[in-house]
Amino acid sequence: MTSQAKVPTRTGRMRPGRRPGATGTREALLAAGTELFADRGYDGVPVWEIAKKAGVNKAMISYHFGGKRKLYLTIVGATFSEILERVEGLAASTAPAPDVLRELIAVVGDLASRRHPHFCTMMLREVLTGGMRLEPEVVALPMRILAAVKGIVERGVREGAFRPVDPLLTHLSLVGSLVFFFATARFRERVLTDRLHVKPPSAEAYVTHIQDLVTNGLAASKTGPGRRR
Amino acid sequence: MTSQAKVPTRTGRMRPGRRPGATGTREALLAAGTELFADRGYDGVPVWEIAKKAGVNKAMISYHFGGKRKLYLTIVGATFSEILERVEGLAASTAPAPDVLRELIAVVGDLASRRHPHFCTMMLREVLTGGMRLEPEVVALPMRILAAVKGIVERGVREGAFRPVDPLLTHLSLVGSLVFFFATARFRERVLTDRLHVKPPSAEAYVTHIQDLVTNGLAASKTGPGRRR
DNA sequence: GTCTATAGGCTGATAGAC
DNA sequence: GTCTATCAGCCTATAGAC
Repeated sequence: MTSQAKVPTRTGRMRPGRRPGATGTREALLAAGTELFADRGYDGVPVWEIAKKAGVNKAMISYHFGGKRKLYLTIVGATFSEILERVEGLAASTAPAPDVLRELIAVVGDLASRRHPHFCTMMLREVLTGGMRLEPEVVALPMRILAAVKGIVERGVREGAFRPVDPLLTHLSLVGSLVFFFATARFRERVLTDRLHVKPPSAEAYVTHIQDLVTNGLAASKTGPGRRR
Repeated sequence: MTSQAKVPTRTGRMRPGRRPGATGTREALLAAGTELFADRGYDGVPVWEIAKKAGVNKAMISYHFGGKRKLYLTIVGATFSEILERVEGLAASTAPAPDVLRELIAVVGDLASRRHPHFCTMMLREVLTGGMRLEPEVVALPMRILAAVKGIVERGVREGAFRPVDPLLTHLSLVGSLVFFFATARFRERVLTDRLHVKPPSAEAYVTHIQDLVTNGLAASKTGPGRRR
């Protein structure tokens, strides 16, 4: 969803090099929508506000995207594809599984805290509010993350680096703790600072914590088959 | 918020034992609201639907609770206080910290999967959509969970059972992975079953997985009898 | 306490001029 | 492509009859 390829102008004529400003409107709406949706969620943002922030008219949303919901899905898809690209690249690595997993945690943490600081919030909110009725486009995306992580964990178990854990459960606990952290970061920032006067933990500190927790928690080398309960 | 203490009737007169059905209306609204809000979120449920499900009239919501939002907060508070009670009881235990933590995971898992299957969804959604502007009542509750878990972890570190982890980070990763799992359970159920034809993991399996992950991941004794203090 | 009816404020979408 | 004006559809809260 790189948004381009479309330079026709006026009444049927093509003006090869020039662009009449239409592309600008499209991108302005995408940018404005990204920021606002991330901040307040789909239901929390009226279309007129997106248009205002983009400096264009309400009606342009229907014209260019076919409605509010379509604009939203375009934004989510675009953001997700970038994350997916890096995660799937990592899954193809042949380095030791524990190292790959640590790197994956670092990459997700970096993307979620710097480049796309609202992404986890958006996806989680979507899953929660969507419940039973979500567009296939939205559903397909997390599935590919699952496949990537599952692959890494399965390899780690097969090679003996990890104890025989369930890949799906491992994926859920790993991704869950990361997504939860970044999705609730702004809430924590307000609450911890204003009420408890405690400095909220940094993304880097949390990433390191999860890396260590997973490394120790999944490691195969244990003094005995100690499994309790 | 156990909802009672309020038996006045008619026009100022008190009828000691009997209850005129008003309490029934209140509780019917609470029950209907709990189910519907959990399912579709605050914004997703119109008041007429709550009233319909409760078998009473729309206007009763404003009459008994002072509006939709107040009804919602009453529900959230009531559910939370039960969970809080058990968690804080556990935090007061003097048993070995790792055992207490395992028990806490089991208790939260049980409450979140059986007795209050929608609770995690509700709280998480609230934190996400509330962002910067949440009522103090809602904010105070998770804070007490934090304090309880923090206490257990700190004791574990002090007694040498855990390696010197940060209690706040540990709390976030633990609660995060649990809340994420239960909040997204219904989504998973639909997606995994309908699209991938895989049976979604049970709450019990996940609880065990997290218990093991935490036990191994926080354990102090790694490659030697390393004990502190 | 409970109901009906209605007021009043939002929203997203679109017809049609330019 | 872009704008203005308007529409129909929702929602919540409340006044007032019973």
